[in-house]
Formats: sequence, structure tokens, C-alpha cells
Amino acid sequence: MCFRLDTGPRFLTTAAMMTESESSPVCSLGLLCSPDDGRTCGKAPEVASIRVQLEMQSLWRQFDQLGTEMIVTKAGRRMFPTFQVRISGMDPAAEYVLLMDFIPVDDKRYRYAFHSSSWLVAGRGDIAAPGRVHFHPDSPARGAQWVKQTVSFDRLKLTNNLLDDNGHMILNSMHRYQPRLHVIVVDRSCDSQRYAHRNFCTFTFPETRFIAVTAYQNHRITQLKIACNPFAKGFRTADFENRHSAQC
Amino acid sequence: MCFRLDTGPRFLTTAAMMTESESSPVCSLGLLCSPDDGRTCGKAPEVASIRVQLEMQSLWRQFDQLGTEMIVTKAGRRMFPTFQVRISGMDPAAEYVLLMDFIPVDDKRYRYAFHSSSWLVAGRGDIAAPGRVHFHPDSPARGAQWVKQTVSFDRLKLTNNLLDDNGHMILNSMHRYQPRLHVIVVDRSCDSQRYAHRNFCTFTFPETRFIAVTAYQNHRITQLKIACNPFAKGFRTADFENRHSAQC
DNA sequence: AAGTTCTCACCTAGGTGTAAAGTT
DNA sequence: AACTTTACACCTAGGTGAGAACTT
Repeated sequence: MCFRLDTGPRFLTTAAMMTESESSPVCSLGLLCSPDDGRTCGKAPEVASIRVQLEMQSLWRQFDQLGTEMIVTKAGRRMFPTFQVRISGMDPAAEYVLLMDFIPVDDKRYRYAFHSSSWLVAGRGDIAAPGRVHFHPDSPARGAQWVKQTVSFDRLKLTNNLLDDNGHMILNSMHRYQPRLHVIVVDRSCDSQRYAHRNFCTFTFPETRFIAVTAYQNHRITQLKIACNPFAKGFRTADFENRHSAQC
Repeated sequence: MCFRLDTGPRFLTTAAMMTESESSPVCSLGLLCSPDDGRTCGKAPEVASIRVQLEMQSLWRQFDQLGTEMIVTKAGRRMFPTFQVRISGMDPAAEYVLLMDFIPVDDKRYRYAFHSSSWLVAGRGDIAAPGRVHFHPDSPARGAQWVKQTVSFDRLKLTNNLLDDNGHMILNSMHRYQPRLHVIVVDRSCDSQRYAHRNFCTFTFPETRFIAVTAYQNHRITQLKIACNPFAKGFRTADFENRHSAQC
């Protein structure tokens, strides 16, 4: 009943797709923006020329190559690595709202095969969790503010509690997700409803995909988290695994 | 050259002026609102009926009766007690900005006479520090949000660094200050400039007055801070002073 | 057997007053 | 002599994965 998913090469390919220096944020607007016309099609000038660069990209790629896992708990758990970006090309005087969401990569449930150290498809996905969005707490703010420094979503938390009351992002454990960033220019004109689709743009970084888990499955992911996350310093040892993984 | 300031009774009087339960926030709008016409004179309906209640009022009064001191440092220091309020009477759908400022109580410089345990006037005040304001980080937000829970200005910091670059409130050490709260309804109409004075109201709680210091002068203030501020728990002892002051 | 929840020791990050040293 | 600055021990608050206990 389970199909082998060729995780290793797949993650490698995803990462290899990206350019080295400034990332090419993929415009995933779907119906609102066809893939071949760049990112300026019928967009308001305030969003048409926005560029977004993923911070800690090499770290994200290290995780991605192993198959990133993110812990979900009832109380809510932060992401590591943290989703952080540098933005350019904003209108300094215009007001923007920044928010994130998480879309299922597919309609599958996964399980980890320890003997082969790989993720297998374990069947159809569970019914989708409530689709929430996380507003960056600085929203709304002027373009001049956003571009001044790295924008960090470090306060965002992931939960598997379908009844969560704390505004955390609800995900199904053992499902794969793709984080997305949405940039919206605040439009206070009367026609704002009519032209809403022109006022935002979406950025997707394939190397930030992950599988939600309640406990780490891949031991190499655990070791890389311990090696790189300052809050996990207490678990660092002098042995091979840490030293081998540590390039943070 | 120094005049004795009858601190004890003065502070007691200030505190005694206040009613017991819901405080009567003093409307100190100055030119914009004459003292005798209540708080609704020519005010926009969104601010006319706003009521503000000081949280931890009894704690503030305990400090006030001793003569509150607040530490200022180069890096910035939080206030204790924290300025926190409960708000009612807002238009749930209207957007409001909340901000604080600190006005000099007088044009005097003070010094503490240890032998008499009292504050003395030490001369004319130094040139006023740059008059900054501190926006509550949740601003702007809807009335429904503000009234839902206690609004806390716990992230506000006081500094004596005239060249401060961190947005902290700049105060002169050894000078007396009165914190103020301003509530502004966001008005996006074309006439917003013309009617700006109708769109805000100011609340002043006399028991929150304090003298800025670089080191505590009154030993009883130090003991009350230690007894009540959780971050100073390390200095608590079992001796008389702590036990006597502790009603937090 | 597979996945989830809970408690815990061990961290990071930063808010306290103290006491000594520095400044004017 | 009066005031300010600095380094510090001691806290609060909360983010880690480990490992045991629990659930299905």
C-alpha cells in the first residue's frame, strides 16, 4: 500500500533549482498571474517590482537536502530555521501588510521508514486543517520600514491542535507543507475591493518545504537542529555527528 | 538655596484625591478642552465617551506615597510599576492609536536629603530633553481589540541619553515627570487635518508621577521595588523591611 | 507498532538592584 | 560631595530535544 518516495534526490533537485546568490522568488499567484509573464502582470506599481530574498538560505538548503521536519505541538512550536526575508523594491511611502500561510504540498500522508531512512507515502492526506494566516506583527508598516532590515517570522508557531485558540498555524502531522509569503499593499480607495487582486504578490521558496511531525523521525535532522539552534545547545556533544553537521 | 518640598503629605494628598474604584482620569487637554466642560467638548463621537482605568492603582499609590523613583540608564530601563490601563467606551469598529509621553511636572531640579529622607529643590531644571512619544506597539488597532484586555506599556524604556537612538523616552535625571496617555482615533477623511484636535483625548493619572534617577535615593522605594518586581526577587530577604513593604 | 503527549534538565535572552569604579 | 556608569550575581520567561508515559 505504501509507495517509496525518492526523497533524497528530490530535495537535492529542489535546492539545486535555486540560483546561488539572490533567490528567484517564485510567483505562485495561480489564477491571478500566469507563470510565464513574470511578476508584473496587471499589478499595482507598489507591488510590481518587489523582490524578496530568503535569509539563511544555505541553512534551509542543508535541512532541505535531508528532508526538513518541523515539530508541531498542542501548545505551538516555533519553526527552525526561522522564516526570514530581506525585501527590496517597495514604495517607501506605501503601507504594506506581510503575512504567511502554509499550503499542503500534496494530498498524502507520510510515514518514516527507519530501516531505509526515507519517507514513504502512507496513504491519502487527512482532511485539511483550518487554513489560517499569520500576520507579521509589524503589519501594517511603510515600505521604508520593511526594507530597512530583515523581516523575521520568529514568533510564528505551528500546532496540531485543530481547536487551537492562540492563533497558531494548524497543520496535520505527517503531512508536507510549503510556507508562503504574501505582500499586500494597503489600498484605502473606494475601489479597493474591485482591484484587490492587483494589490498583492506571493513568494514561495521551495527549500522551505517541510514535513510536520510530533517527534523527529530522521536522526540527521535532529542532529542538525541541535547543531544550529541556539536553544538546543544543551544537547550538543563533542562527538562525530554534531561536528559533522555543524555548518551554521 | 534649597527649598524643602513637603513630599510626604503632598503625595498623600495626590493619592487621596482619587476615587477608590474606577479612577477619574483627568482630562488634561489644555487649550483644546477647558477643564469645566467634562471630556466631550467638541470631540469626535469615537473618543468622546472613552473611559480609562489605571491598573495596579493601589501599587502605584503605595509608591506615590513614598515618592516614586524611576531608574534611567544609557541603555534604557523599564518602568516599575508598569503603566497599564483598562479602556472602555471605544467604538469597536473604529481604529485607534495609543501613545504615551512624559511631561515635566515643573521647571525644577531635585536632590535627595538623606538625613531628612526628603526631596529638596536643587535649582532650576536643566534644558528639557527631546520630547518623544511612545506608540503602543499594537497601534493602530480597532476599539474592539483595545477594550478586550489590559493595555500594557511594559516595553517602554526610560533613558538619560540625550542622543538615544533606540526610540526610548529621554528624561533628565533628578527631574519630576508626569506620564500621560493619548488616545487618537484614526481619521482617514480628507478633513482629518482640520479636525485633528477633535480626534484625540488625553488621560493623566497623578499617582503615576515620579522622579527620574540614575540610582535609587529613598531606601523605602528600593525595598518596595524589590518586594514587588518579580525580576528583583534575587534581592528579597526575610527581614523586616521586605515584609513590611510587601503588599503587592 | 506507530504516533502523541508530558515532564524535565539545559539552554537563550534579558530584566533586577548592588557595589565598586568613574566622572564632574 | 553628588551623581553616573559598569560589571555582576540572581532572577523571570520561555525555547530546546530527550525519554518516559500514554493512546490507538
